[in-house]
Amino acid sequence: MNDNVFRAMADPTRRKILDLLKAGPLTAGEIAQKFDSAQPTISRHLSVLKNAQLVADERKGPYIVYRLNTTVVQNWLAWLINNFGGDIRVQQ
Amino acid sequence: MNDNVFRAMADPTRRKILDLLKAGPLTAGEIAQKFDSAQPTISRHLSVLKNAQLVADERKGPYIVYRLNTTVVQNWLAWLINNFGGDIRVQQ
DNA sequence: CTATTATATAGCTATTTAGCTAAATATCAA
DNA sequence: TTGATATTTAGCTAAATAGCTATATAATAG
Repeated sequence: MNDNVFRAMADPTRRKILDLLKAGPLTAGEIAQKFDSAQPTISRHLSVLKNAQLVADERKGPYIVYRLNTTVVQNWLAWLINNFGGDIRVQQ
Repeated sequence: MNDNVFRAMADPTRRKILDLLKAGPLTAGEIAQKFDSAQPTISRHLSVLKNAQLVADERKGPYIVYRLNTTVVQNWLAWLINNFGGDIRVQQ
């Protein structure tokens, strides 16, 4: 549910991963290179993001390409704005 | 920092507390009554929210009244929209 | 099939966190 | 001051989480 999104978002490394993916899809290896953590650590962060459906993955030969699931991100933001946004209104 | 807000928001009980406070300030006891958890458990949730500055507290005699800190909530939302909102734009 | 590369999973440890009960603190009435 | 009420803090346990290394799986080249 939404809860997975909140928990996924609670970690700064995962938010950084999402930030990287804003510029376009990246392979798991490319993502891991941007961090100091070990590759399996980043792999697990990716699986948390995937579980929250904030990212989608697709195998491309030996690589697994991750992309931002903008729909889920935007739905989450819309939910937040509706629930905590007060008088914030979004331009269509 | 922002990180405290994300972590505070990651718990469903705390989001529910914020939701209750949208309707107006409540005492710690009034908040605790709305939940099945023990009162000290809710007290600690309140302290997490306070630490993230999502709520403010003020003693009123024997009571401690909590209110939503709408400024911090809105700033957090604005940050989220700027960082993950894609084309979402907020009306001023 | 074998070796290599890319990635995930298993299994462990240390840290964090949520929950509880019991005890401490603060306010106030008498 | 004493007692009652409101709330927090301390101290504990159980569960979740992030990190690591080692191992397994998947794809592909030779």
